[in-house]
Amino acid sequence: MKLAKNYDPKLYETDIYSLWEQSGAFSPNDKGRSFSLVVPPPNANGNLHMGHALSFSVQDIAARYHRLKGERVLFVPGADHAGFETQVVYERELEKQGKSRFDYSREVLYNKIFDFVDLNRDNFQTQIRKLGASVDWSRYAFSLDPKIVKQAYATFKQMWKEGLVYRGERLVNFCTLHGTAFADIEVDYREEKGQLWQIRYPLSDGSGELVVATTRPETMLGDTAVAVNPEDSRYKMMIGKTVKLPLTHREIPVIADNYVDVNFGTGAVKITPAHDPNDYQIAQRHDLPFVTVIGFDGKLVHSVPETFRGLNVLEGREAILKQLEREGLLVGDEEIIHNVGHCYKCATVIEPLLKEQWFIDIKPLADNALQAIRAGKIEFLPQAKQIQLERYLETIRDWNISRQIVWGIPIPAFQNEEDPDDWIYDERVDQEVITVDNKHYRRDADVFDTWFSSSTWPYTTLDYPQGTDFKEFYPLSLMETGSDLLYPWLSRMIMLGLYVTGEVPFSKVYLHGMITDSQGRKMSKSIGNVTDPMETIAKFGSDALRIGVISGQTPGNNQPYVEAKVIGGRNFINKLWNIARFTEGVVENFKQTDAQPISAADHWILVQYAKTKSLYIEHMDSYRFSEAYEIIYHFLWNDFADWYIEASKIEPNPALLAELLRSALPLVQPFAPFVSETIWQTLELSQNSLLINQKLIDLPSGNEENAMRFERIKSLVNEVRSLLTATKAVKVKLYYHNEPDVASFATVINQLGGTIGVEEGEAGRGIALTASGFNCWLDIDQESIDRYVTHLEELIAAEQQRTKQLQERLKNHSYLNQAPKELVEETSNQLVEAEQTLEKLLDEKIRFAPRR
RNA sequence: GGGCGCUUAGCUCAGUUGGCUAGAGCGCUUGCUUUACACGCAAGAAGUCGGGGGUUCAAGUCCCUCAGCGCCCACCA
Repeated sequence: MKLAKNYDPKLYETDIYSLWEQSGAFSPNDKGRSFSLVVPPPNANGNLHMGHALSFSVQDIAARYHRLKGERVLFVPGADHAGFETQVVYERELEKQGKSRFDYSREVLYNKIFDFVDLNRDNFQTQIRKLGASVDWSRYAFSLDPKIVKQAYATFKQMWKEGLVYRGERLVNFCTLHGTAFADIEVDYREEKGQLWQIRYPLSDGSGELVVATTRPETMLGDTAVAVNPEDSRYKMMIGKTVKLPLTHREIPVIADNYVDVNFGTGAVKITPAHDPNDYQIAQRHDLPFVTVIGFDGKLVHSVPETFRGLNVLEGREAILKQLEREGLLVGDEEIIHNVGHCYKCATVIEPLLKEQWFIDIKPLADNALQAIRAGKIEFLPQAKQIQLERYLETIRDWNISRQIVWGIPIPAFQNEEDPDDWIYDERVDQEVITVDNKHYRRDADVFDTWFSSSTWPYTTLDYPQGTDFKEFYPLSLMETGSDLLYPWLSRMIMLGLYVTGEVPFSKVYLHGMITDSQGRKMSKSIGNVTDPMETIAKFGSDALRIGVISGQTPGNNQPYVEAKVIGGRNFINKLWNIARFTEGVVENFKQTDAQPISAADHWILVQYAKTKSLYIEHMDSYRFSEAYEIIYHFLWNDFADWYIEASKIEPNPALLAELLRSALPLVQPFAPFVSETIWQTLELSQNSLLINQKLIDLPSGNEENAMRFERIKSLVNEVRSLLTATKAVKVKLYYHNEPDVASFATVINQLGGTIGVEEGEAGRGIALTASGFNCWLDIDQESIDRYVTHLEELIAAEQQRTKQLQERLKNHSYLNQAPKELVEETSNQLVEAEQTLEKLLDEKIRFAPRR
């Protein structure tokens, strides 16, 4: 035997992967339709998690399936520098050494992070290999590779030239700890308890006062107005007057704006345009000045009254409240639940701060994307995500692409040292100052938002615009990624792809849900509920992990990681291995490929194979991978192993057995690539080809009539087994009368049914078979017959109910008139069968009743 | 406040266009050293498909409604 007693994944997986890789099987072949997908590049800074295992599994199944169909498959791997994410990870490393990012110059820090990421490269790629991902390593892309950066620049330049990118002073979401701004989408809002303070703002003319309500008293130093609702009778007469802003010498106007909710707080809102997004908008409507009071370090700035200078936000708040109280201006406070934005990494409260940044004018891009999506140019799995994306694109706001970190792609923009409004595009980002037309320009210190460069991924990885890959494989056939990336990444790939290439970047999107722990909680290091896919592989093998995450999986839905599913996969792999071992023991020559069906079982299994194959293709083509897996699983385990192999022990047809194994392996291969290739190689099922290159195999078709004969024998065997178990009878003979098929399959029936003989006889003692439609009976002893009578009652009850149901359906005139003819016909056939069975059962009961 | 999901056996989930006597894996019960496999074989038990209403000859599947759970967006200072 070439196949070992047990399949131990560890012994084969690495070698099999090398075999694939070195053979060039991962690169597109030269014929066929093209099928392309690009891996959503994982962060280069860490390890793969369960979500990656799922994502790679889905992608790899698709890739392998399309190779199976004879298509030329392009499957591009890559990694993302993940700017902010990685810098945060690295800063933690520095912290361990007692250092911080401030200890290094920008260049030195960049290089240190680069080395840090580079060190992880092998680790990261090894993990992808362990997952069995059949990616083309020769096309591996890293988001800081020159070709990617070049295209990111080209995209930025084009937008600049066409006025889609602008520099503006806006409120940005700023983390004062990390010292960088974020996009709106990156802010983590949480519901929190807070306090709403009421503060008196006296009218300048001494005619009274306004009481404003605020959760952020410290920002009052930057107030430039107080707003009330124009319809609010309490304040109507104050509109247009001014108030004395406490703690300062400024006077600010009372303005009217519909934004103010009469019923919230006091109905009067202090307006701080430089520190609140809503106030910012009001300020624009009313042309109010902007007064900054909080700096990028999170401290009150120099221009505030001396007592408050340099205090951080919370200290400032305390100090201001105390001062107000002293002056009798603090009316009171109440508790309030409100949403507060936090840095998604360090939980620091995000400060809205005014900052000059690069923005993308998103409206035109979003409109294009919407048009394409509504025109159905991209198919979404699950479909509901399309609507979600449309909603998002309808309300999307301009995109801030500047980040104040070092780990990223420097923004290729320079500012005139003499004229702050004079910005030029230039790619000489390795220089701090450049001279153009005798003017000195200083490089923008910021880098791109990582999502900006990664949103060019579908076309940059394919070497847009001149590359052959781009010409032959763009748009991508499939983009598979997590549902959580729908807004931050997918939407932007679509917008940028359309903008730059004029085409949608991919024609199909498959969005997987999150893998949670067994209780449905997000896997997280702090909870300690993380399962490392590499550990699962070590324990159960890569194929088992793949089956475990893929079975029962549907797009869009979260799914818990359940080890039992992995175990189920492992068991199936073991089954497959043993099918192969049995076959190996029977087949002398795997090179012979002209198998023909002889027995009824042969015909039956060929019919089953044909059904399996067509259903499999149907599910695979629709990305219902879990269902396709179930199809092949049951074919191999139930049809092939449980029935065909057992039957073939009696009527062997080694040539066909070999062919069946050879034809089934390509179908399993997407789900269990390692074990199926191991079998293929070990048994040398094909002289000089790898299973990974094998196309779908057609087998001779089975004869329906013969297949049907076996199907009936199968149900006879089932009935015999069932009766033997119910009656607990042992050493039983089966008799038949005038049943040629039973006569010719006597050995099969005897062996599979567990009787001790199948013989011709006259009906007499024993119990008649009722369900399978043969004139047969089991010769059992009196004690067993008594047990059978009880069993009979149950069978009769069930059959009566069934008969009644069918009769009622056929009595219904509307059903007869309106349901499809075939269906009605089927129902009447079912009724005839049910009635026959019932009749036999009742006869049996009459025969045995006197004994009760 | 708005949007999108989910609720089907003990557990985790499938169920495509309405045709289902509602499936799978794991678990459970009973019996098996049947030599490819105990990571197995055989036979079983287990669900009023969240509640209510409707459309239809027919509803797990479509519509309405209620309840519970989850996610996302927007945010009242």
